[in-house]
Formats: sequence, C-alpha cells, structure tokens
Amino acid sequence: MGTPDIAAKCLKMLIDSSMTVVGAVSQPDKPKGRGHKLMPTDVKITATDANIPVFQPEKIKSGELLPILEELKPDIIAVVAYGKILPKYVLDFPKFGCVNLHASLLPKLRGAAPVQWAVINGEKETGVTTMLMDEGLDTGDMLLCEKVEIGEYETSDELFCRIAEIGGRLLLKTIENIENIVPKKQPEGEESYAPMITKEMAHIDWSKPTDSISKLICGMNSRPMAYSFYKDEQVKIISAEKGGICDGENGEIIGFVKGKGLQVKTADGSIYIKELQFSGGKRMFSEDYLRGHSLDFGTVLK
RNA sequence: CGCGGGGUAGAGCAGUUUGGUAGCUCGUCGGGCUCAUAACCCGGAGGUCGUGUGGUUCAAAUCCCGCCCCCGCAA
Repeated sequence: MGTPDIAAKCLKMLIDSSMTVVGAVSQPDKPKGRGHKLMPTDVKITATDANIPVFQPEKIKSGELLPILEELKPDIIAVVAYGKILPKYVLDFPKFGCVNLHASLLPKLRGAAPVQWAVINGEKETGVTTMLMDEGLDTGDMLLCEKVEIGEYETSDELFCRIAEIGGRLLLKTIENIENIVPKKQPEGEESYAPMITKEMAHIDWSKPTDSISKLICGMNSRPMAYSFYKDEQVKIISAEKGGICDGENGEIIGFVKGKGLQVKTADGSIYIKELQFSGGKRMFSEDYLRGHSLDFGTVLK
C-alpha cells in the first residue's frame, strides 16, 4: 500500500524480488497539475505495468478494504507513504502484520515529512526504519533500521532519492526475514514530530542565522521551495551558499559576487543566492537573471 | 472545461498594441586601457524570431488559425 514515487520505487523492488505481490492499494486518482487533469498515482502506474491488480478505495475506515483482503489473502502488507491511517481490521488481517517503512530513525521525526525536517533541522544524519504498524502515528515496534548521512548542501529531494533506494532495500530485507526479526519497542522520551510542510514554513525569515536559512533552502527544495519577496514579487530561492559577515539590514541585497551569487544579509552573516525563480519565470542562476533584468541593490527582501 | 505568464544569437531580455532595416545586456573572439570592481573603451562573429512548407498581405517576430513545449498560482 502506498501512493507517491517512493512507494512506487519500493513496490518495484518487491515485484522484482522473489516475493509474490498479490495486489496494490493506492489513493484514488485525483485531478492535479495544470489544467486539473486526472493523474494516476505512481504506485498505480508501477503496479499496472507489472499486471498487478490495483485498488483505490476512497475510504477504508469502515471495512471497505475487507472484501479485497479476503480475496487476495496477503501474508503481509507493506505500507509506504499511503496517506491514510490504517484501521485495526486491516492491521490484524495479514498473518505477519503490516510493515511500514518510515524515513527517519524512530522515534524521532514521526509523521508526514521526516526527510524535509531532518534537513531543515540541520541534522547530520537521519535514516530509515521499518516497523510493525499499530494504530498510532508511527508508533509501532521497530524491526530494522539504517542510518543515512546528510550532506552540507544536500536538498530534501536528493536525500529523498537516496532514502528511497536504501529504504526499499531495508523493506525488502525486513519482509524476507520477518519471521526471525524480534520487534523492539520504540524508546520513550526521544519522540519528535515532522508535520506536513506548509507554504508558510517556506517563507524565509532573514533575521535568522545563516545556517538555519541555508538549511531551510535545502529542506524546501524541491517542494514547496523556500521563497521571499522582492518588492511584492515572490522569488523562490532554489539554492544558496553560506557567506561571511557584511553590513546592512537583514534581508538586504548587498550586491552580486561573481561565481557566488547575490549576497543577502542574514542575522549573523550572509547568503549567496545561486539559483532563483521569479513567479511566472523559470529557474535560473542569479548571474543569468541579472543579464536581462535589473535588481536594485539595497532593496530588503521580505 | 480551474486561473495566468512565456517560447527572438550560447545565456537573460526588449521589440508584437499602431505589420515595413533583427535590437539590448552578458558571454565569446580580436584590440585598447590599467583600476571606475555586479570593472571601462573600440571592433568582430553568432538568429529558419517554438512549429505548419497554414491563412491574410505588396510586405508578418508583429494580425488570424492549428499543433508542440516551458513556467507561476490553485489543487
């Protein structure tokens, strides 16, 4: 059971393994993208390609999944970013339970956006954990886990990519050895949460320190992308590099430094904006942007 | 039928309203200057203006029609 790309990647790994995948469950297709076109979910695409039956119930809380479970008779259910809480009747159905892959070292960063928050918080490492699901939010007993390092300027997207790979392998390993792995309770007192990322969280506060802004920019890449306002116009800051101390107001565009980018002052230093994107425009290096547009230096980004 | 912006030289843009010589900044190549530092001056190369062998016209980057692609918002 799963929905987006990471789930599809795991599904693909399971399909290619010695396991028999009897069916896939995904969120219903929703209109998305420009023009509100109905798009199939990534899991649906992968499953369909492999001729595996796909089910997309609107609701599952009140038993909607039961007939499907009874027909497929799964020994185990793998869940990756499905997007709905699983009710007890589903959790209890398979002989070996429901195994979930979560992109953090539990009990840290439980919730919807563990990868982004690991980056935004400036963690040096995070990881992936597989667990036996219970009715709580990422509270099940842990099966296997693996650490993953986070690079200095690594974006959420890049990290996600690596985590999908590592996580997929871990999930496979967990399922293959499910009978021999002893579940461990999650240690208490170390819980933290990673709520869904909202647009507002991506709004850069230039009165914060350089490190924290730099991490926000990486963490919000590529969705929703950190942003600020230049004279009432929204600018997405795609990538940036940390810079040294300079004079000026927080958020002020100090100038342009060749090979680095637009220098903007922060609480304790500055940041060089390498790539940016104005609304309606496409993303480009700040150097390229300045060839066709003029920016007033001294303007304070809000 | 969600709303909107755009495709012009290697890059970023103007020109389209009011059809009539293909323009600007950067880069690049050649030369000069020697400090004015997102450095300056002079000169050169580089473009089927997304696409149709589309329509209108004496004449289309510009007006009309079809198609392709990119991007912002909203979901």
